[in-house]
Amino acid sequence: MDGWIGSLRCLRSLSLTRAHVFFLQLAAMQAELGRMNEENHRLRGMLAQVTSSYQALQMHLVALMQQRPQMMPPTQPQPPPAHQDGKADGAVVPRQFLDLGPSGAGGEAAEEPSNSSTEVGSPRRSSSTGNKDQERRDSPDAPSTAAGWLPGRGMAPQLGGVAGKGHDQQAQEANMRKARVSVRARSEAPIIADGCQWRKYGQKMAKGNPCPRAYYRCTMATGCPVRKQVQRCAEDRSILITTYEGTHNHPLPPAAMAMASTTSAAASMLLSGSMPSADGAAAGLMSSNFLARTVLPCSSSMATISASAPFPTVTLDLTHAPQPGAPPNAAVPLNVARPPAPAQFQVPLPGGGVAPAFAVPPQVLYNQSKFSGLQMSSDSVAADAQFAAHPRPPMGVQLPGTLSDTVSAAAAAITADPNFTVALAAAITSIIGGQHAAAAAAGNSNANNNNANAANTTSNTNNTSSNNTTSNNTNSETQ
DNA sequence: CGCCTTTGACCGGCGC
DNA sequence: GCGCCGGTCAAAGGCG
Ligand SMILES: [Zn+2]
Repeated sequence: MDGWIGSLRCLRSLSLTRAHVFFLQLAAMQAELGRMNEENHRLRGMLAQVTSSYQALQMHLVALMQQRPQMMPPTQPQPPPAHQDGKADGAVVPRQFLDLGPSGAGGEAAEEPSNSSTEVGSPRRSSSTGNKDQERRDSPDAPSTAAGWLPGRGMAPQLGGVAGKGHDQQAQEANMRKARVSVRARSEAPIIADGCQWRKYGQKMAKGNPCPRAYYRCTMATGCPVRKQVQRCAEDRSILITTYEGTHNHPLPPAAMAMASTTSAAASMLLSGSMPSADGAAAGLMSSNFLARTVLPCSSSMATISASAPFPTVTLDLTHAPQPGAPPNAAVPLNVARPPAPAQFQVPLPGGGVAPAFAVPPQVLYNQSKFSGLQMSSDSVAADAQFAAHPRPPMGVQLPGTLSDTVSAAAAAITADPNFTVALAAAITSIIGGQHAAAAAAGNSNANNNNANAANTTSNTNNTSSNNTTSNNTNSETQ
C-alpha cells in the first residue's frame, strides 16, 4: 500500500490530472477490496457457523448413540474389522454407530446359518410362529425387542439393537426407516453410483411400470438397515428413480457421504422438526431455493414432499443436464412423468422464483404433518425437541458451484434446508476438506457424468433382460 | 472361496 | 376369506 501511495505521490508531481485519476482508481480499488474483505469475513463466518453446528450435531448424535444401552454381546465376532471406518472421516460417525450395527449384525451372522441349516423347507415362517421379525434380524436382543416393537407396528425390524430404553429414539429410527428419499436422475447405467456397496436382494415387476424394480441393501456394514429401490421411469426410461430408505449405521467413505447425508437429512426433515409447521417446511425449501439458485442454476431440480402412500417421501428431481455444456434450461416438466399422487406438494426450485412456496395449499401440508404425526406417535415429540434444540443457522449457505455430479446435486438441493446441517456440512467437508473426496466425486461425475458407473455392484445388466422376473403374484396386472 | 445376482416362493397388509 | 401387491428371503448359480 505504501508503495502505491508513494508512486502516487510521484505521479502527482508529474501530472496532476493523471495522479488524480490514479487516486480515484486507487480509492475505488480500496473500497472494492474492503468490500471483498468484508464479504470474505462474512463467508468465513458462515462457514465457521455451519461447521460448528455440524460438529454440534455430530456431538449430539454421538451422545445419543452413547446413551443407548449398548453392551456388545461378548460372544460377538466383534465389530467388522473396521471396514473403512477409521480412514476417511476420522472422527466423524463414531464407533457408537458400529455398536449399533454389529449388535444386530452379529446376531444376524450368527443366527442365520443355524436357521437355514435347521429348517430347510420353510425356514423362518413356519418355525417362527409369529415372531418372524425377531427371528429374522434383531435376534440378539429379541426378547426385549419383541415387546418394544409394538409402536413400530412391525415395520422396521432391522433397525434392531436397542433394547429397552431409548424407545423414543427407537421410534425415531423406525420412522426413519419408513421415511423415504427418492432421487430422480438421468442415468444410462442401471444404477447410480452413490459410493455405497449394495447387494441386490430382490426384483419385482412394479404394477404400473414395464420396468422391473430392483431392491438393494447396503453391505458396507453387516447390520446396515439401509435399503434402496431402483427403478426406471415408465415414461422416460432414461430417468432412473432411486429410493433410499433408512440411515447407515456405519461410517461412510466421503464419496458416499453426500447421498447418505442427503437421505438421512431428508428423512429427518420429513419425520422430525420442520414438517409440523407449514411455514417451516416452506421456509426450509425456500431457502433451498436460494441455494439452489447458486448450486443448480436454472436447473429443473425440485424437491417434492409427498404424504401419499404408506411412506412419507421426499423426491428430488435431478433430471437436469449435468453436463456443463448442455443447455440447462429446458425447464423439463418432469413431474408430468410421475403418476398422480394423492397428496403432495411441490416446491419448484427454479432460479429466482420464490413465491410458489407460499402458494402451497396449507391443507396439504397439514395433511402431511398429520400423517407423520400419526406415525411418529407421542415419542416423536421428544425427538422433535431434540432436533429443535440444535442451533440452526438461519441463513443459507453457498456451496461451490462446481458440483456437476448428481449426487452432489442431490446433496446440495436437500442441503439447502437450514435444518440440514448434517448434509450441508457433509457436503462442504467433502468438497472443501477432503481434496481426495472432492476429486473423487468430481472424477466420478465428470468421467461418466450421466451414466454413473454401477457403483460397486458388479455390473448387473439384468434389469432389462430379466423381464419376467418375479413370480406370477406380482404382475397379474397386464403390462 | 467369498461375494454377488437371479429368481421363485413366501409373508403381511389391504381392499373387496 | 380371498386375491392382489409390495417387499423380502434364500437356494442356486455365476464371477473374480
Ligand atoms: Zn450402510
